[in-house]
Amino acid sequence: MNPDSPKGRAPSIRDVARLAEVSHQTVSRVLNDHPSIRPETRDRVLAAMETLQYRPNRAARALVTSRSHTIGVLASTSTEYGPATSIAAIEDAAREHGYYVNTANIADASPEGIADALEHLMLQAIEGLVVIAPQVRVFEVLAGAPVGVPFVSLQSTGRSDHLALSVDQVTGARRATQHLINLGHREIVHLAGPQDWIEAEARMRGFLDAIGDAELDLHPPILGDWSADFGYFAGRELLRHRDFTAVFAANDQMAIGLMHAFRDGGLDVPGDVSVVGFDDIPVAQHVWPPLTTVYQDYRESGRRAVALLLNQLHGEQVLEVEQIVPRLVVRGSTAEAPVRHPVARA
Amino acid sequence: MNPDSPKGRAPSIRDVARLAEVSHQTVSRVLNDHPSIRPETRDRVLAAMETLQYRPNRAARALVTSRSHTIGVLASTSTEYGPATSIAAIEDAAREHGYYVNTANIADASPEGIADALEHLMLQAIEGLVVIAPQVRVFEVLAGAPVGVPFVSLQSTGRSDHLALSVDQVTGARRATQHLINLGHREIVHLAGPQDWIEAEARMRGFLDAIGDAELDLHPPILGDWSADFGYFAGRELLRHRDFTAVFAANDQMAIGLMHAFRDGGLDVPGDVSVVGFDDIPVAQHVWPPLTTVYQDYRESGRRAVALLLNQLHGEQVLEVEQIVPRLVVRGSTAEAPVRHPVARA
DNA sequence: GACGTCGATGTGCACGTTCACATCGAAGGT
DNA sequence: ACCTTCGATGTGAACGTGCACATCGACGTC
Repeated sequence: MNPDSPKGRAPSIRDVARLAEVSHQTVSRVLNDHPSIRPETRDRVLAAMETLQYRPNRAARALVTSRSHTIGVLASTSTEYGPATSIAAIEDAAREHGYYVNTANIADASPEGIADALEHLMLQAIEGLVVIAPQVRVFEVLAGAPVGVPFVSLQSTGRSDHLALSVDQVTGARRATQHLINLGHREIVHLAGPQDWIEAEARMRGFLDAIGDAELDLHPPILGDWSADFGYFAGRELLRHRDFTAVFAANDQMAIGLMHAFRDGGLDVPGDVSVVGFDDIPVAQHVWPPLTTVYQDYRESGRRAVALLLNQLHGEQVLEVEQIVPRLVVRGSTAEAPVRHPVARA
Repeated sequence: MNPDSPKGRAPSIRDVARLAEVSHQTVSRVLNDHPSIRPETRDRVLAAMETLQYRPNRAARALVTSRSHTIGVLASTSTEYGPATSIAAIEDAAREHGYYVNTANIADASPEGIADALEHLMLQAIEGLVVIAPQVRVFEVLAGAPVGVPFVSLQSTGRSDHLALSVDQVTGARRATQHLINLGHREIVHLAGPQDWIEAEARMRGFLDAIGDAELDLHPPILGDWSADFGYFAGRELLRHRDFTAVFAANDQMAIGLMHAFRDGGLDVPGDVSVVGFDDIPVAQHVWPPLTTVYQDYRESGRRAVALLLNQLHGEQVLEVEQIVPRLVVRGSTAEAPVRHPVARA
């Protein structure tokens, strides 16, 4: 339909050049903000682009510069509140810097599933990688099959082959536990996340540290799967013994399921049992009782991950990241330990 | 390090060809599963690829075929449970078909924000688009600046310029409302979503339909923003009049906030007021009381959207999609209407 | 006024892949 | 035994862009 682009194909810089009566190279310079272009020429070129509805061909550009302007995100449970929020923030930040984001979800936790997702990203020729799927195994796979691009982990892994944000989960968990101890609780159970998750392991560590510092007896932690359903299930199990006065759950969903089970079992939260969660998901303050939890800024994590990665990509000095320490948010699900052990009431 | 790839660049098909002692074209044929290749030759080529750690260059391929193998996702609140789940499903399904997914989040609801996100995707040369940000305005922008690629909406829009999944939100909302009516409720309030959202509007319609059918008085709906915080706020407002016995909230988060406010105000759910939500988010069954809601399969929606889009891309006959009708899930937050009006109790 | 400098622009090639067409030998029909 | 057909492979060009280098005129310097 447009006489200036004879073929059916999209207009190229050469078509623009012809219309603006310059060389294709001049058009290229306009595109790349080259300094020595006469304003008049630039305007003519821009006008021609407008007329032809020209759009640069990203593939051609990527081919010649061998830069894809794409960063990969390797996620495992992008459905959960935390990861979803971080991913959204990563996308926003990346777009702001002219980058594209390609996400691959790890289907199952198997090495094959991880390798598949990674392979998908590598075929895409990503320039950098953000790992937001913090199973330990993911880093083993990454170490085994080096990706060849800089990558950043959203969790501190203790490894040195990549950068990691320092969201200090350990301290967060420690504070949550400490809060319970300060309230007089002595029998505290930890409902942990899957221990092959970096985050779950860190939260467990914080819990153990606090228990150790206070020289309390250690109840064997329960290993969960992050889901509210599991929290409910774990709560039913715990009800059979009732040898505790507080539970620290590794995330809010499990905490909510837990409270559900306790209510069903006739235990009052926080009267008989205190419960602390982790994450501060948006509904946490609206459930009953409002959940005491640890707030973590997932958006900020996502933003920082991108900043860190782009810094590294552009060869700039990698800024030292200050630790993000999650904040304890005290609400209604925690109270002073009951004077008598709840088992006495049962 | 590798003597076969003299330069520092990644190996190309020509490098592979040299090593396998064939022409570059033969290598290309192996890559594209061309039928007439002698098995022996194919093996030699594959071995060479393995040795060189060859990876096809996507940019070069995209350049010559003018096919990016990328589909775009235009999302607005990718953080919410529903969209996040659908996006994850879209990515999985796309990957399964060898496609890449590029997501752009709409920063704000302004036409500029929408256009920005869209422009970002267009620069990426996407082959198709899934719209999961169902504000009415998005479709206006899309109609104004035609994208030039087929696109699919996750919500029925009633427009004919694109395909849309038929998740029958209207029927879902109608059933939720009908459920309340069946329980004897006559004074039902709708806590709606933002009316520039397709989904919110459909749920509102379902609500109005049911109220109209039963010839009940219409309480003016409250327009919310999907958040639990708003639900709480709306609940506080509603408490000032108490001229209702049931609320149908347009999503679960608002329903949960609402129940929080009612509890604070001394109203019992479901004794004094029944509450119904929409979406069946994972915690819905674990809050107190367990939330009666409408289940919607977001993963399935995502999968179908991809199937629909790819069908269209490959020029195949576009299959008629059967309607997905969301399912009412009755739990503890609804009960028979109180014999006396709650206002009398206050 | 000859010469170097520099701003503004043009020319040709390279990037890695696929496509259209060419080549070559073996199998098969008459 | 000759021609056709087809399987297996090779050759050269093209895709749209950016880079290195060339060109050309204007300006200032000695």
